[in-house]
Amino acid sequence: MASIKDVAVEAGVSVATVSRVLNGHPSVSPGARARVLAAVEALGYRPNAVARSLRTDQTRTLGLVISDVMNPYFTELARSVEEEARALGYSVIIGNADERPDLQDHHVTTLLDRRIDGLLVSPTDGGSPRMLEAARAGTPMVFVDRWIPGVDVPVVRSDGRGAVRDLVAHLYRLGHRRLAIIAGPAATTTGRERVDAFREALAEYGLPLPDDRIGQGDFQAESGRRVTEGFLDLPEPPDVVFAADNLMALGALDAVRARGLRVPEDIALAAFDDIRWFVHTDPPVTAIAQPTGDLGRAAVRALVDRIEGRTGESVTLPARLVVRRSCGESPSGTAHPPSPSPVRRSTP
Amino acid sequence: MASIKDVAVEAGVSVATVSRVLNGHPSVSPGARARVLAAVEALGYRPNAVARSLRTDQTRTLGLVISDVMNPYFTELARSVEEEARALGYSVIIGNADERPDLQDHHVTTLLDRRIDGLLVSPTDGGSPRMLEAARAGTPMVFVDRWIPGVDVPVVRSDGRGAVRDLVAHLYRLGHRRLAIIAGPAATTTGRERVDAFREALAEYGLPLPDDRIGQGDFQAESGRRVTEGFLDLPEPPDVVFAADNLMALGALDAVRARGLRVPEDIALAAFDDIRWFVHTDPPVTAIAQPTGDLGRAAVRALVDRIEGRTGESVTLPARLVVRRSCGESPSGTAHPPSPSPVRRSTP
DNA sequence: CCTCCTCGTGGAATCGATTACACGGAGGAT
DNA sequence: ATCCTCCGTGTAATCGATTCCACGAGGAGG
Repeated sequence: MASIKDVAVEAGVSVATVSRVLNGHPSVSPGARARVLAAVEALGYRPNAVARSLRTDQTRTLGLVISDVMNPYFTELARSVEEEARALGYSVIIGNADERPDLQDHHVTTLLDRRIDGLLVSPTDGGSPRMLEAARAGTPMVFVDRWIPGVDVPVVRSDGRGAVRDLVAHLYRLGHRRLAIIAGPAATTTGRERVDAFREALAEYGLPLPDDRIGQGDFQAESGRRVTEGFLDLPEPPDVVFAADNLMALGALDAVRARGLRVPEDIALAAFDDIRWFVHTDPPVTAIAQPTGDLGRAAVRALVDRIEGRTGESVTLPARLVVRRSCGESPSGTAHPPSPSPVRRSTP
Repeated sequence: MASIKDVAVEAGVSVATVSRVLNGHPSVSPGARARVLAAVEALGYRPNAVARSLRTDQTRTLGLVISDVMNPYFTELARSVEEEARALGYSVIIGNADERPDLQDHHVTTLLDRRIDGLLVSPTDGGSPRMLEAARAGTPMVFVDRWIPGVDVPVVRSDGRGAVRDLVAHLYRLGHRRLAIIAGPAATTTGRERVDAFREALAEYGLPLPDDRIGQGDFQAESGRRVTEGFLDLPEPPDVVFAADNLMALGALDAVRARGLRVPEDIALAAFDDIRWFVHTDPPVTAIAQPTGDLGRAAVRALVDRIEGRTGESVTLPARLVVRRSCGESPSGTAHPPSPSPVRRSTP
């Protein structure tokens, strides 16, 4: 592959001049510029990004470590991240942690070894050593969706409190009183937060949330199935199961179906994270939708701000309730979220 | 960040010795080795992959250019590719082309600029200039799923002919006679092949496939909706719609539902590419399943073979029919594919 | 006419690794 | 005792870019 030296020879100038032309420096004569451009064209020359990175100490590359590529929520996030990064002149390297801390560490290490300019992370568990180290060492970093408390890194996430409250109101109005939740891993912030928000909302309606109606999942479909089976085995099974992510909701659907029960007649179902497929499931699933695309874009902007010396602040965007059929038909027949007041947070 | 020079100073040896220890060269005394390792530990040193790549002219990185990340088929492929690559000591950089030739070219260029060791491509259209150029220039390359005829590059794909024949047999047995297909872009091999296979299978049963029952889609949901609406507007709408990928099937489902029609009672539906969500849609969708994981792994092995100087052959794996409810209930009540003979290709 | 800038250009150092080559010392063979 | 090997180690070239510095030419100003 042709190098800058070949171009210099072909154009009859020095490598310095070639480099200046390529980087748009002002002090190059029109004649030299033309000859260099012609040589570049003739040789099909493309600058070696590896060499350039070594010299300039920047790769114009962002690392994105997500918890699970097979989760539509994260692929949508990844897509918007790549889009915004591209618009800003950066590439993105995605690392899939598969909800495994060791894999997350592997990817963080690899990414750091490649000297990416900044890191976007949705941490799988409380804190993998390499990541904390990188954060402390001052690697530009931003957390998306999930974060690690006590680490001084901007967080771009969405706040589901309002939407969860709307959901509980919706369920209450439909007559459901025994509510259960499939929680995410306690080590993740989203795992804890969603349970907390749910519990608080229940408290507002004077509804209890006993321990046997809090199932421990791991954000994967299989755990949703297992937990739901536990719920169904209870002496008094719940009226509703709320899954803290879309994959566990899928598992729950499986478990319910395996018993020959129907949603929502026998048991209702709701999920955190809205995805296209929920429109097409049987029945369509009521879910809490995050503004995923906005989240990804905001995260990239915050990270690039940090990289380029600007501040790069945390961002919190509201989630909203999307009512479908999986919790039962709205008595009024309308499908609007039943927020008592027109709170901006939950309904536009 | 600490460099090899710092480690050398700390350990009281030369950089050459440090490098030798790090690369497991035999001629290093145990004492020196111990001191180097201690220094590495003390400084938290990690080799700079950029510098190493510049010198050795290899990045131990594979590029993967896929047509659409939001398509579960491709995310599963990406996942298995990354897994196998990791096992072989390579990293993967994913480029999402979004079915757009210009984006595909952008990613190929970026990947090549980064001097990836090899390229895995599922081309969006007949041939983007940069890619063809790279193939001609001898960049190790392997096509996955789709390919470009006439380009001398190994292809790892799955053959759906047998499964499509099984599907048509299944439909015939259920009494369907007016079959329609939503095709993929004619510029892609999978787009053409699936139509051809379908037409051939229909011919075996003496069924016609008039032009107005071949709709032109682009592998995206929206096109599936549009084409299906066209079908429903026909004086004699088809009994069955076969979508050449899962996203277009989703669009078809939307269109059918928007008219207040039911699947499979009013019109049956089948899809190429089986994904988890098809189990949960209303109704569950009959689909042709590719061995996606095997495809990804085989592609990586073929590519790494090429990179490391071995041959790296093309691979074709059979797809198989997965019968669900979207084409109607099997008269016999069983859910087995109706292959007349126990062909290995379609039923295990 | 001399001096001083400015402009375009090239030489060479540099980034952080790998590796060919040289060299000194220890040990074995004669 | 001498010579030859081998082993461990260091010096320096190298990969392909960027960029500081110096230099010569030409124009402006005194």
